[in-house]
Amino acid sequence: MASNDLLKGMLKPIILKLLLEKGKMYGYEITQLVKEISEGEIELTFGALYPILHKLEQEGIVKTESEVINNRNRIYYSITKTGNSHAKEKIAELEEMLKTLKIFFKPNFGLKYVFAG
Amino acid sequence: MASNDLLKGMLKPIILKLLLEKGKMYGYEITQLVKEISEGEIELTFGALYPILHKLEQEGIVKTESEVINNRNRIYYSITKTGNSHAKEKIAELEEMLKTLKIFFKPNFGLKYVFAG
DNA sequence: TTGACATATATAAGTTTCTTATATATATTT
DNA sequence: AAATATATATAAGAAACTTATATATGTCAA
Repeated sequence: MASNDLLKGMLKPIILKLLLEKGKMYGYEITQLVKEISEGEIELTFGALYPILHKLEQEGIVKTESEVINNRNRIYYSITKTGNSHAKEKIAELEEMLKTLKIFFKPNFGLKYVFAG
Repeated sequence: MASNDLLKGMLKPIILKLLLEKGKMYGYEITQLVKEISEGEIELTFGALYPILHKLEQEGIVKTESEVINNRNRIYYSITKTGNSHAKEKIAELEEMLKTLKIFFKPNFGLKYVFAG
């Protein structure tokens, strides 16, 4: 697995994207899905995940529902009505940034005019 | 301009990419080229740039040549012979990560099998 | 001639964000 | 009985930035 150095700041929008698509998810489920989608490339650790979820909840962007499944507690997270636009904005920003980053790996950096020297 | 939160860890490989392509560059030039390539989206500040360059030099990945142009000092940075493979590796890692990140924004996250519920 | 802006490098304090370690607890498999 | 999977959580520490500050020259406009 690659080191997660390249993901700083991207975990939050990724989590928001997953929640928006799936409707509701619990923490453990999020870590597993991230691993599956990324084919093992990205390991979202609990130490990174839970602080992000808690902060999103504090900010009113996500809300929680508790449920007991198989005698274990599960906390489902979902995007709130008021958090919806914020989430979409963060996701759009990440998508935009990915596009921008891609330019750096195009021949001649996608520049129209390149000096000979 | 987007906040640079989404760039943490990516600045180093981006700088290495520019140095590899251009052969040699000086600090100010790097900040300007990054701004140009990204169409103003990414502002590489000096506070971020110079510590990265100095560290790369310490590690022997880049070397410097000083030159006085228009009565101002310029410090050119270039990839060393021994730093070449390291630089290429870091760049490849970033390219790989960009591919992985892209999957999160595909319909159904690029997964082959998706549950109905 | 003075103020603003561009060119050029550099460091330090502070913040954010993640990693790593640790804690707790149940269920399932070997 | 031990290992692994499921499930949430916090705290200490490190890494990588941001923001502020310092220094100095060149150019252009008012």
